Amino acid sequence: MVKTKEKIKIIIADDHPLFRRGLKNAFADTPDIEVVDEAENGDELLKKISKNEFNVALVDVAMPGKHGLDLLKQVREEYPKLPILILTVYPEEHYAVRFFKAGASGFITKESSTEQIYSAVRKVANGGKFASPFITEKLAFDFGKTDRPLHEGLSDREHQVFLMLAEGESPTEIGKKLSLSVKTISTHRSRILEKMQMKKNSELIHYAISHRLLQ
Amino acid sequence: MVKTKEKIKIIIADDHPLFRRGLKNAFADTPDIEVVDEAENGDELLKKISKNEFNVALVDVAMPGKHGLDLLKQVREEYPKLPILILTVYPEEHYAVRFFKAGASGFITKESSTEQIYSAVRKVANGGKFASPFITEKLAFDFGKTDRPLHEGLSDREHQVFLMLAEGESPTEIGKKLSLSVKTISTHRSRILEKMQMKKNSELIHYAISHRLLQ
DNA sequence: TAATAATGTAGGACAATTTCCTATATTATT
DNA sequence: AATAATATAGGAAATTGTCCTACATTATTA
Repeated sequence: MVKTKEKIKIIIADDHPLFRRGLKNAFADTPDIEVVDEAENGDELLKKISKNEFNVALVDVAMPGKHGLDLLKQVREEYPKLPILILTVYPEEHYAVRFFKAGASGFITKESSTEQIYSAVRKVANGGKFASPFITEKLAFDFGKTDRPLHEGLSDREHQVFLMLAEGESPTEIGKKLSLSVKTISTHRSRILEKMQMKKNSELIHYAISHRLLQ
Repeated sequence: MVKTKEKIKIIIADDHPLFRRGLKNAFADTPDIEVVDEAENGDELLKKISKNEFNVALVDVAMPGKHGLDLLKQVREEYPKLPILILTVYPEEHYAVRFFKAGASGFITKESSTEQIYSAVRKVANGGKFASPFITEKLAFDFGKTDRPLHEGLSDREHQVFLMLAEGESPTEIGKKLSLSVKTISTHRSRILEKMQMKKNSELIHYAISHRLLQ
């Protein structure tokens, strides 16, 4: 008996034409995966997705217009069964967790090899999840905590200190402004970093900027 | 008399394999341009470039850090005649001028259409310069300008350090990334603060955010 | 072109900052 | 009532960063 394999049909959403081209070209080598459509922004993706003829959506999150997570959530809501594989240029581990919690099926950086991308697509097409070992571990660790943004898990004081740190204020300055000992600020800082799974202030700044928490 | 056209031979340097692939594929359509080699980082580019068989280098500059301007300058120094076309994902306004001054032949964003990229390559291969109309105007305008934004008064190195400080990197981290002594970074920092008439890193961060210099 | 200014780089000595570990009181939560 | 989380610091120690100085190399300007 001959087994006929169904091709995995995917749609690519990325605002860089050349990157789309690269992806498309890369999938030209795979007999089991076919790029059947592309979108260059979130709205286009939503429109095209309604045709409902894809098995996987490969979505870059750094597209202009609709911001990553929002787009993901919307797709999720309207087409709960379509597996979404997130593509990103950022190696930011903590974002990955949030994308998974928002319903992504996989998360992969643009630096990945074509082989890795193929296998990610195959995995999510079959209803599986795909993530780097690092992320997987993080997810397991994280399970059952919150599904709210990381910074919402901070206490009020921590949140306040977090914002000040993200604005580049030094612990000393913060202590002065809040009339607290530097030691106290330092303690808050370490708890903030722990809760947010970060190690350095620069990560806090990054997080705050990308979440529009400043200004 | 039959005129035989020489192909324009280019090398592509970009750390995203898929993007390279897209570019390569895009140039497969052009009869007059040929991608003869690729590099996935600055060092590799420098090594390959020594073979001296390219007419144009198409180089991605993943903004701050050791690549970018440093790489450009080094290539410039070692191979003054090789035209370099800079590729970037970042909004050009803030950086293009700087890259031109450092000797780039052209500057183009990754969002550009393949047609635009073709014509940019052709132009720089012929010894010309390529920039968006916007940048061209800015360059002309910039000549002898008086009230430029504060950060444009910084030297290249200072600008680089400024961005890193604004991202919350500590002098130590920066020193490590740039292979410079902390003392050097500290000196740059004090000159930056002086030029920008500021006193604290938090002001740098503020400035950078409000001028969209980050992300 | 000679003179001057700006830039890129650091060393040494010292000052300041920050962390780490520990601890206690006060809330919350279960 | 018991437990966990939060808010607060002290002391000791490590780390960082600054300041002043200096020097070689470029740019710029007179």
